[in-house]
This record gives sequence, structure tokens and C-alpha cells, in this order.
Amino acid sequence: MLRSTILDAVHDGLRSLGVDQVPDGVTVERPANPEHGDWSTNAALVCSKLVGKNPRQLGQELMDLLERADIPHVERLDIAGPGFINFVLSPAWLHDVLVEVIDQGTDRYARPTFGEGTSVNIEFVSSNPTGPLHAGGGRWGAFGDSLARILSRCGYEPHKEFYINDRGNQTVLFGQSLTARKTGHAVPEGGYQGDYVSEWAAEMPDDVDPAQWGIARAIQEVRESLEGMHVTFDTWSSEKALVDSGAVEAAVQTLRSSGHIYEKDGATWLATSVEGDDKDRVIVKADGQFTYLLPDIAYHHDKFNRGDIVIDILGADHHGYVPRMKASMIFMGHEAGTYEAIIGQNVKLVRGGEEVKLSKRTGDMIAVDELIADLGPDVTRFAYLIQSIDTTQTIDIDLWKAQVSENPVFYVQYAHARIHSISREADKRGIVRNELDGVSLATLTNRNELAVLRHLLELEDVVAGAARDRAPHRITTWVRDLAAAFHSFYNDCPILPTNVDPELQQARLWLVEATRIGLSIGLDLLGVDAPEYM
RNA sequence: GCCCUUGUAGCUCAGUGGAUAGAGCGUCGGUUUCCUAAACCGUGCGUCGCAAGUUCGAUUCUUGCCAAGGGCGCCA
Repeated sequence: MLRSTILDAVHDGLRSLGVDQVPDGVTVERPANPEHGDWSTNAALVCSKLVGKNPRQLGQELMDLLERADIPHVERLDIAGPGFINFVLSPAWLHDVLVEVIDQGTDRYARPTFGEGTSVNIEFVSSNPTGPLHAGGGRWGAFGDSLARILSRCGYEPHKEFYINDRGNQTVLFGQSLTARKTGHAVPEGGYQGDYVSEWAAEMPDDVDPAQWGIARAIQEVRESLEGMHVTFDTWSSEKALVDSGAVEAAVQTLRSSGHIYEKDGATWLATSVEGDDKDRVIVKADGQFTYLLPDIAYHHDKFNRGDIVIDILGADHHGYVPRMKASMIFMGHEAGTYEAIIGQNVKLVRGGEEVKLSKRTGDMIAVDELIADLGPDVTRFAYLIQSIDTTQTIDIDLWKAQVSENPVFYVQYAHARIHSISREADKRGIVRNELDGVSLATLTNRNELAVLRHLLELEDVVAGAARDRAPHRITTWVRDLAAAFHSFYNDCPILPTNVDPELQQARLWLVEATRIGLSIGLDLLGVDAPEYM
């Protein structure tokens, strides 16, 4: 990589200027403003104090050395502002990027390797199996599935998992609600009021356990809804099966031998506060029943069989849960940091100018199905993935519906479709793209052409950053930027007309192909279709 | 009271320890005998919530305050 070559040269230069230990803060970065060159280093600013010179002076001396260092593609050096050294490169270095994209293709370009050898278990959605998935829950589906794709691209082996809470009070109430509706009685206190309960009750055969039948019905519904936006799971884990297997008792044994269990007020407590929790937690109540926490501990322990790292994606209302589970996993013998929780902020849904409160129990529902039916899977997923999971999201359904043909998803997809249109038109006109070896990329000098290449160059860093920071929305941002650069290029740089120089035409055809590769990679990571026609 | 997240353009949101803070939508104007106008180009726009600290440099990090949302059960 050219960046590391430049960084090495900077380090060498600093050493010969008397900086023995080059600080970590010395970096080589792409300046935001293209007028500041292609790469830039803050070396003189960071090191000036160490050698007792002012930044401009040190910068000048460093620049003199770098000019003699003969770094490939470097055309010119500038010192600017408080002491930045800017590297202006010949376009040839970006042409190398084009060759790299083409050589490596969709499968191998922008595929970091730092995750190799590590498996990651990602649990997400895991909504209560007592009804359809509401539109807020779709956010976790889109997020989790895309994160898995991104991690996979970085070499990790992701394992996507859905936990079915198919025992406990809620399931009993749900079963009772179904029975009540089926027999024409009132739904019990605290039961489920939604219209779907009546609909499902009508489907329910007479000779079944209502709770278990209802759960299976709900899970089928949730699974199909999520598949409707291309979200799938590798494992659907049953809480009931886990409890029946004796895993809970085994977990208690392990916790007991870890020495963090004690009895108080007739209950059994887990001393999670020694690992950062606010207070200790009850795991077995005075009446002998265990709390929800205990099966959860057993389950999270079990997930380590399917991942070196275990990630939960949880809604903001669960954030208080994280410290107790972190502590519990340490007690269960898992290294600190191998359990990780991503807290996503909630989704607000607005329809007809008013917020719709989502609750299965009261029956106020906008099912994710409904959203997908209105907007289509691509728009729905893109909408969920367009902003950071740390921000509360407001989805105004009327607005998205109205803008269904005029939104960022189509903008990006249109770029991809345009590329295929170019190929089709080239075929029609008998224009053949020659082997890349024989094509002179030096003809690509237009600022829009180079801008496309700069974006392609960024992709590997963007993918790596999205994986490390668990931030799929960075891919969304990148893909929009690449599409914008491509549309500008397309408008400014004709490709197929007869008056285009054949050399340039060939180079542009390859640039178009490289863009196609970039868009395909990005859209695939988001789980959004890359259409050939629009 | 304590904990988590957020506070950036009219709206919805990106972004960054640096050099003039960005995009979409909305406004107004322009571009098609030529590869998809679902596009492009131009136009306006900001005390980056407030205050202090760290730093050569803070919108970005730390602390306090203010505001919004979400949590603080022997519920799950």
C-alpha cells in the first residue's frame, strides 16, 4: 500500500532529524479537502516539541528529506497551514487502484483478513414469540444481518441466532388469550389484545396446546417477515429445550464453584456487582423458581459453543441488562470482552403525522410486514441502515411511501443499473472491452474519473471500520458517495459515442467495471439488491 | 437520585483531534439532436446544545450543566 510506503519514509525522515521514538500520533491520512493533496502527514506538528523546533521549520526540513526519498508516484510536496506536509501524487497511483479492483474483483477486493480464525455469534431480534414482529424490530434484523455480512467479509465466521423465549408467564398469557378468542371469551387481564390473536385463534386446531401452537405460529410469522427483507438465521434456539436439557442446573453449578453465589432473604443471589454491575441479582427466587436471568446465563454460555465472540444486539430498554450479563459470563469462565452487547436506540413510527406506540399487548401494531409491503425489501432495509444504531430513528411511513421513487436507495441502484445499461449499449454498438493489460489508463485524468477511483480506494478501510465499530451504516454512506461520484462521472465523461478517443473509451469502460464491482460489494453487504434494469 | 444514547443547515441525518464542517430532502435557476433526466450543474444555509479543561490545535477527548429518548423488580 502506498500509504505505508509514505509513512515509512516519514518515519525515516523523522529519525534522521533526531526523533528517536516516533510517536503513534504521527499519521498519513487522506485530507478532506482535495486541494491539500492526496495524502497528508501531521508529523511536523506532532514532533516539533520533541526536537525543540517550531512546526513549520521542522516541516520544511522533513519535506526536504522526503523530496529526496523518491517515493513512487509522488509528484510534488507542499507544506501548508500550521505545518502539514501534503503529498500530491500523479494520477498513476489511482490507476493502480483501478488495476487492483479489476484483478481482485467482487470476491477479493476490499476483503480485510483480520477476522480470520475467529467465529462470532450474533443474536438479534429475538422478539417475544407472541405475535408478529413490529416495524421497530425490523431495525435489529437489518442491522444484525448486515453486520454478519460485514464481519464475514473481514474473515470472521459469523453465526446468526434467534432466541425463542418459549416458556414463562408471557407464553402462558398468550396461550390463554388465544383460547379466549377461540371460545369467544374476553382476553385475560394483561393478555394480548391485537387483532392477530383472533385471526390466529380461528386457525388454531382444537387438539393442540394453545401456547406451544401459538409460539410456533408466531415464529413462523416472524421468520417469514424477516425473510421478506432477506434477513435469515443460522440457528433458532429454544429456551424451553435449553431448560429441559438441564443446562440451567449445570450453569448454577458452574456459578457456585466460581464462588459468586450467596443466599439472602431466602433467595439465591449472584454477586454481579463485583464485576461492575450496580447491584447483585437474584437468580433463584424465595419460592424456588429461577428468575429470567438464570436461563439467559445458561443460554449465553451455550452460545460460546457457536462463537469465540458472542454479540447481543439489544434495544435501548435492555441496556441495564448488559453489566449483569457481562459479569455472569466472566463467572462462567469466559474471558472479559468476549461477550459484547450492542445497544440500539429505538425506532419511532409516525403515521398520519402521529406517533404510533408499538405494543403487542394493546394491539397497536405496525408489523414489519406492512412496511415491507409498502416500501419493498430494499427500501425498508436501506431505511433501517441509513443512520447510526446509536440514534433514535423516526420512520415516517407516509413520507417514505410518498418518496418511494425518489430516495437514496434508488439513487444507488440506479447507478448500478446504468452501468449494466452501458454494457448492453456497448454490445449493441459492437464496442468490445479489451484486455486490461493493453489499455492505457493514463488517459484517465478528468477530476470526476479520479474521484470515482478515490472512493474505490477507500472501500477496504470503510469495510474494516464498519466491522470494528459494528457500524453497517458506514457502508450505506460509502455506497451513496460512490454512486454520486459515478453519476457525476457519467454526466461529464461520455463513453460510447463515436467521437470519444478509443484509448480513453477503453479506460473508461474499465472504470465503469470497477465501479460496478464496488457497488456490488457495498450493496451486498447491506443486503440490498443490485438491479441490472430500472 | 443513578446509568445508557442523542443534541451538527428549514427538515432527516452523515462526518472529523487539525487547515474553508458535508449529503439528501425542501427553495430558486439551468442541462437531453449525445451511453437510462430515478441523473447532472449551480444556488442558499450553520454560536457543530452551553461552559470549563486537556492539547501546538477541540465540533471531535474529559468534566459539569441544559434538553430529548430509554432504563434502574425475588417482571421478562
